[in-house]
Amino acid sequence: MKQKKDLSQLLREKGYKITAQRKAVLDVVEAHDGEHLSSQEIYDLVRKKFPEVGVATIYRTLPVLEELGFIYAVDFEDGCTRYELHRTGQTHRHHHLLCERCKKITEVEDDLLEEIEDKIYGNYGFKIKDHRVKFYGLCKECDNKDNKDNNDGFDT
Amino acid sequence: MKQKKDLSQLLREKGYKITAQRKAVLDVVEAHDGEHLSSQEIYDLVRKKFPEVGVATIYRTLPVLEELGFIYAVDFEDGCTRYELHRTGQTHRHHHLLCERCKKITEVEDDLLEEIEDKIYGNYGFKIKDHRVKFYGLCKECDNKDNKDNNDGFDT
DNA sequence: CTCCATGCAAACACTTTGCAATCCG
DNA sequence: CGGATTGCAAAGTGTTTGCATGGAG
Repeated sequence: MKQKKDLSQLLREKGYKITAQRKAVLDVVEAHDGEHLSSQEIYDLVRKKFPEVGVATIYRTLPVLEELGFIYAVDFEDGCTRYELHRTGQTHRHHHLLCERCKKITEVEDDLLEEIEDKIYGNYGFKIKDHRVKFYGLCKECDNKDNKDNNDGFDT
Repeated sequence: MKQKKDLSQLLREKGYKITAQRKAVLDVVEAHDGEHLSSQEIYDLVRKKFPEVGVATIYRTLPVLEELGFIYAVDFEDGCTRYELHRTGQTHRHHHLLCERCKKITEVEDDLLEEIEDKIYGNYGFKIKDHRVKFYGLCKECDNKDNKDNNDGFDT
């Protein structure tokens, strides 16, 4: 609701026109905070309210919303670009934990990277502006399940 | 040279057959240690020595080599899968620094993540097995250039 | 009234698949 | 030999582009 006011304003500032389609796309992503919708999923959701919309509009709108800072493109290497809401106050991308067993994706709000980024600046002179961090492994539930299974089968 | 002996052995262990094509693909990636070749680039390079090879073979071989631990698939979101050599002794993926200006990609050998991974295990119970970490920003050269430019234009 | 934005369909780029021929074991 | 592997071409998938129409400013 507050973000939508911003949308018109930011579009205007960048010389973009304010259209119902652009609002609709942002609405959808905002309504699914915490999820990582693919472009196709966003397309399907937008079409529920806006049946005449075309795919091309979705594919043209998402990069605009990203440029304006409303959303982040994320990539879980499943063959399509996904998007998540850039929450207000969020200064950079958060990390993701991907469970290899149940495929659940968890967000890590803590940054925890400052020390590393300092070291990298020291060692490489590389000035870091943002990062993309994914951790692969087992979530608590799947890990517990694994351990139980192992104990059941342990010998003498 | 030493890895190529391993290839035959590992293929055999997994029940795969030893073929000239599989050796050729690994040869190419090994000959380009430090680079991040796309499947198409690998295809072109393999064809230099092996003109009759088909693309499909490349696309079928690369996942096999990854499964056997010879290479890693990496993703720089440029629309194609790239591969880098999994060096002997390397226990997990190293990080990449991507310069937004000159597009150079630098490898960070230091891990630097143990502390974070411990914290994540503590806070989320998530048992991390591997990670994919990319840092975006400016490399030393581009950063220096930027600063120089700024100073030239600074007012009184 | 002027362009930017949209919808549609065709075009794209990368990757996968089906199938007969081929080669490893 | 028998089945895995290959090469070829066709098919897929997600995304982009060209173009005429429509709508914002």
